[in-house]
Amino acid sequence: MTTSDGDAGRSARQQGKRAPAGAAVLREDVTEAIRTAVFEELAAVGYARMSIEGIARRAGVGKTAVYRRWRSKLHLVLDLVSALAVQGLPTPDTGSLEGDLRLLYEVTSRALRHPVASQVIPDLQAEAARNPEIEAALQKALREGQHGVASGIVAQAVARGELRAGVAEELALDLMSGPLYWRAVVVRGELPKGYLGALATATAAALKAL
Amino acid sequence: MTTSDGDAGRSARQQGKRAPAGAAVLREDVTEAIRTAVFEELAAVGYARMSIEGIARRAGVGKTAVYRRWRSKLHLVLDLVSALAVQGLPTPDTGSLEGDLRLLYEVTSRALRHPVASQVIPDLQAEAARNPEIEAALQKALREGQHGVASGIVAQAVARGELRAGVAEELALDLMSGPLYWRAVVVRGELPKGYLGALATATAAALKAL
Amino acid sequence: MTTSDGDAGRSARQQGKRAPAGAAVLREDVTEAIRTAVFEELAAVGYARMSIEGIARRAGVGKTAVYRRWRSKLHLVLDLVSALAVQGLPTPDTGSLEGDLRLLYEVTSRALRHPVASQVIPDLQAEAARNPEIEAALQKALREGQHGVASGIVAQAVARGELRAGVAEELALDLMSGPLYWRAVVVRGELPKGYLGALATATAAALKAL
Amino acid sequence: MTTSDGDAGRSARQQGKRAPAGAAVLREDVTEAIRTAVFEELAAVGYARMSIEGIARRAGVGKTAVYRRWRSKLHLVLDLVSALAVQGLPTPDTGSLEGDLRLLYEVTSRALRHPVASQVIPDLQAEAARNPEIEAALQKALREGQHGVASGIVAQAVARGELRAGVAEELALDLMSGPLYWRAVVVRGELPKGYLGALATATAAALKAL
DNA sequence: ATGTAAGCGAGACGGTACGTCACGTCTTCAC
DNA sequence: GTGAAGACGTGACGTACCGTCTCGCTTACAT
Repeated sequence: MTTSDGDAGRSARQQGKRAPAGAAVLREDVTEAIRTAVFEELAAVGYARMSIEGIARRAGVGKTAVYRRWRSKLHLVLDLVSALAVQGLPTPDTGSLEGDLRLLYEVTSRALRHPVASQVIPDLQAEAARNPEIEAALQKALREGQHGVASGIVAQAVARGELRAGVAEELALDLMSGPLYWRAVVVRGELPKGYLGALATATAAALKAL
Repeated sequence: MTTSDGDAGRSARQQGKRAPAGAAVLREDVTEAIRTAVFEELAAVGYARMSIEGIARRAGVGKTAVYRRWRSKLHLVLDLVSALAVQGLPTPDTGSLEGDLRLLYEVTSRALRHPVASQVIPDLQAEAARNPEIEAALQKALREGQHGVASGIVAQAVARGELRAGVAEELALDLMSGPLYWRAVVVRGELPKGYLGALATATAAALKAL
Repeated sequence: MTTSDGDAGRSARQQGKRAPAGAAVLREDVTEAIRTAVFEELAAVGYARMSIEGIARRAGVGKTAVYRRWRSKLHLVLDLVSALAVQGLPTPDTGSLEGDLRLLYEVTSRALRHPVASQVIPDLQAEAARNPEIEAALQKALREGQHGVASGIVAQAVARGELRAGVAEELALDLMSGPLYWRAVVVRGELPKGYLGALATATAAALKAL
Repeated sequence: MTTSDGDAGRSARQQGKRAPAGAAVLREDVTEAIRTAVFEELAAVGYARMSIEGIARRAGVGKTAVYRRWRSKLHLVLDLVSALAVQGLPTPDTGSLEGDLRLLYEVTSRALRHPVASQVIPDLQAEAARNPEIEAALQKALREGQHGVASGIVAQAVARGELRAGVAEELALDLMSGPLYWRAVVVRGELPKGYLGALATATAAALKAL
């Protein structure tokens, strides 16, 4: 995870070198204070009501310090969120398509349960529709996260012979990701017992029908 | 479609409720001008950047005229959108589960293609997470719209013997609605040729596996 | 005391001016309720913060009922205040200039002590500087009230031989009215014991020096 | 002349109060632009109809810039006016009571002739009756201006033996200030030729009668 | 007695201004 | 020469009243 601007020069300071006159650099402790404040604000008031002023206030930092690092509230959150999204996410490999799906759903449902996620994601999506830069970043995070894993699961199933070689990948990915997302973000209901297992079974069946 | 607040007063009077002599009434032409302006603003700047001032200006109306009808930007948009959502939506009945799904997807994908829909829906969802009133309205619209139709399709399929009687309905609905929503709102890609047909086939298979 | 506008209509009717069938008439009880409410509002919030809406609300009356009688807050207050001003005010006649002045000051200081008076008068004056109609009404009230009495006192003193026949009247009136007004409205201090008597003596001396 | 609020912060820092690193400071050019705009607005529409929005618009400045300096329209005008009031005002010393009064009246009548003065003063007075802060500021301006000078004139006359030593000062000041104020602000008439001279003569006579 | 116009309370209408908040930029000062 | 503090112009917020304008009563004449 990195700040989108200003990276250069950080390592210089980490050498403990009293920052030689003139070579000023974005201070990492400030950056960190802002990041912390952002998560606190997100939790407290949600994305829409969160303000740069509030973040700076909470972080004990000038507004300038925020703007120097991120161009807007959107970029700030986007940066933080996509950093989270990329974390971990190894492709599961349990030996069967249904097992892999089951594992994927377990991980995904835990992530989507996080209150910040289900609040922030819709906002970012709405903004993406009007701002191509956001759109690109979001798609990138999507590709590298959910999408990549799902893709890996399909490839493994093809290798195992569980799925046809020419399977329509786009559709497959939608079948794998859509239902759980719909439930978590749109319907927002509790997951009934046995839900994830049955979902894995049904999705496997759907994929095999392609 | 009705304004969400003004109704109370009006229906009360029609019940012979004594009506406090000379109660002024919201002018329908003004209401209509606002509605039109809202859609124009939504298209022009999107939900987040849309302002009550802007709407009033565009509608050639005082801000008060808007506030008299809706308590906030959110209620305004919610009212308009849910009115749209409830429109029409007869349950398809083609004689087969797959055929019904195919028809459902055709209609739904057309609705989700509408630029206003894919912009506004995520915003409303994000807000719903913080505002139970919005949450309720959104769930109601969902239940009466998408949910109701999907439910009908399942019932018909059960009647026909295509699905087990005890099928887990919640999961079934997620399987039916999730993938297309994911593609339209999250992935936002074009639908490849044959996508809807293949989706219907795969979903039917998934449902039969429940 | 009369409403300043309503009169026109009423007198026209009394001349048998064809009076279209069923001409309704301003209800006196409503007028009275408004007048009462105005004084209550004046006392409660003062002229500047007083609003027509507030008056109507307090009087349990529609705004229309107020506007039908007076064209503005200013006219309303002006009408009420000038009605008060004209009340009574017989020219004192004690047999000496100083005695007359003493009596005048007693009456005047009591009137100016009324909290409504000292609040409203400056507002009306300020407005008068920009609105000739108000200016005229105010001058009329002044002439018929304070001015008239003072003038009478001077005339009596001239008749008695206490003052010269050719005494500069304008200046005389200013000498008679100014000091007490200055104290009551500008300095707003308590009147020390013996103040009014000493004032009468000094003013008499001043007038005799003209 | 100074802004009434901003000072606190500034002087605190000058006392070595630690000054929280990089405190921003109200820009003097903005302050000046506002002051100019206020006088223009006062002249154009008067105190009552003058709005903060209008001032900001005319000054080419944000509303916040105004509110940052003064808490309300009242404080704003009060600050400006009391600054004016304190200007100059040396006690005249012509060698005789009548001569001093004559000079005082010449200066005062010129000041009261200023259209802003005769419009604003009554408004401030009306407001003072409801707002002790305004009352205090106004009394202070009065004491330091008109009152102080008049007091000086009395003292000189006593020193010269023209007036008794124990003269009732409050009454004396009212006799000196009241008539001219009454004429300028209440009667608002032109000053007839010879008015100021006759007024000085008469007032001197009144004072000597105390 | 009836018809009818005006008065009535209510309150919607297009506005203006309120005082506050946050925006994103710019300036000042301290380290 | 970075970084905090915060002033700047901008623009929207939601509220209060403005003065005008329908609404359906209700009232009290003129016929």
